[in-house]
Amino acid sequence: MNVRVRYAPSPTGFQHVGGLRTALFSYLFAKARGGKFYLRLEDTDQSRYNAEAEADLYESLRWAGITWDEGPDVGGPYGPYVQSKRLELYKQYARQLVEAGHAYECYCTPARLDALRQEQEKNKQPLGYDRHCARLGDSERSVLKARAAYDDREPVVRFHQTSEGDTTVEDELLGSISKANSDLPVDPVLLKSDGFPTYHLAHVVDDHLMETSHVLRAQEWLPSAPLHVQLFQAFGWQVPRYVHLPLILGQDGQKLSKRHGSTSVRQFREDGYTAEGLVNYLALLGWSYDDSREFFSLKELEQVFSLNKLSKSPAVFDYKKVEHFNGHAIRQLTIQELKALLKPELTNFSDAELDGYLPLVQERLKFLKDAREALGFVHRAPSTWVREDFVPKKLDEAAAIAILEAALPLLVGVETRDDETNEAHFRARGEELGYKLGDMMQPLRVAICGGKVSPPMFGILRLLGTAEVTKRVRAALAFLKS
RNA sequence: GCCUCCUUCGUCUAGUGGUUAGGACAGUGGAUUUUCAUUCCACCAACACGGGUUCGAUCCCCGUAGGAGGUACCA
Repeated sequence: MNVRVRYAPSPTGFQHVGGLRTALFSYLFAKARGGKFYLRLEDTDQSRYNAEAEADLYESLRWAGITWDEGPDVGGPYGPYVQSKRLELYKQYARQLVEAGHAYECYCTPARLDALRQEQEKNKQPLGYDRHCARLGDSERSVLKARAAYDDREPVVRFHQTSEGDTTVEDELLGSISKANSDLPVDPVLLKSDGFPTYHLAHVVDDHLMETSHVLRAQEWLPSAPLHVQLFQAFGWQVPRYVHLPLILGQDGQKLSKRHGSTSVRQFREDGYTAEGLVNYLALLGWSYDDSREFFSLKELEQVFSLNKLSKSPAVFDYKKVEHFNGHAIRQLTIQELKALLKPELTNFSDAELDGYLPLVQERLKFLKDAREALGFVHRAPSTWVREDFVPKKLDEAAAIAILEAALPLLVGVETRDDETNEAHFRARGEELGYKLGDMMQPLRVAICGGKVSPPMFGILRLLGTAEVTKRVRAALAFLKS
């Protein structure tokens, strides 16, 4: 089978992590099966269209490492890949359906539809179209058509849907799902009065014309899947294989939304997540490999991804766990890769400085953006201190002063020795004075970095150099003695 | 309301007609360590409930409950 899979978002807002997961699974499935992955823009709702969203879509997917063989920006043999540029096509196919008796024009005004709905609500009847325009005789129809034309209103095209029988959707994940046709929405609109198709028509026409083999989409589409099957059948087309993916929820069990935290890919990126970390986490939300392996690169996922390891149940998005995967991903980076990612963040660092300092902080970073703060001391000597910070446990301020004074001679030429040698010197001097290495280092750390937490001190001493560290220790001594 | 889907530790999940029900995150306690972090070790913690089928059910069937999604000229 020729595998062709697509990701078809609506450009209504910034790319959502849920969408990214759908795109990721679609992409991985295509890759694992040696097929094609393509992008299609479903911009059929003019009122919700957002121009920024399109650029954000490409940016977010590229950032994640997902590439597409065909799409709005790169073209391809089945284009155009933007639905607003395919309007004639949808009209033509809608007409075809009307001529075959599978669809009809509806002239009902929004006002009539509103009144109908209110009436149904009042009487606690099931909501839905009353098929008014399906029952029109020829003369009635031409009158209504003429009136609509006079009002400058375009009719909509509705699917002529049967209420008898059942429709079965074969889902690769969920199995056979049957639904009574009487439970389907009554004669849904296929072509809107603005000339745009609804999702239903656009999905069926495009996935047929673009020869989509598998449709991976969120489970919120499951209820309308039988309708889509009916549409394919009305056209006499082959139904693609469906895979309805489980939803991603927030901590409270509701569909993941902004109030749960970051939801846009862009936000995760700005918050200092790596693409590798986010992708690794997302891959494991609703999919698993086996009972133990959990770390995967995109390339590895492309090899091992398969539909039969998908989960059927919805998954709660765990921000703590993404953090964990992100930390791991950062630690997996080479220094050169980390440098490339952090350069925009650490603009005041030279290449040589980055090469020196990054190994010191790499395993301490939970987020990329943490680097700026973690290395703040490099170009900024502490200007204020907290006295108590200098004092190691069980010692007093006098001891802290004594330690700093004892450290001064040891700092001379620090950069000419390796870290082990410097450590041995401090350890030995500490023993003479009756202090543990930890006691020796704390006042120094505070003097040089400004606080009780810092990257490893011997690396810092070596990189900062004798002159700078001596200056900082002297300043700290002056502060303590003042 | 109606329709559809789902149900293993708090969370993500593995798994089997007979297992001490496995891993990961989080949490707790330790070890290592110049702080922090990393790393390592240990602990805590689950088969929603009720009926069947069966020698035996977490696993198969049926109900119940709970959760979610859908019910638009939005996707």
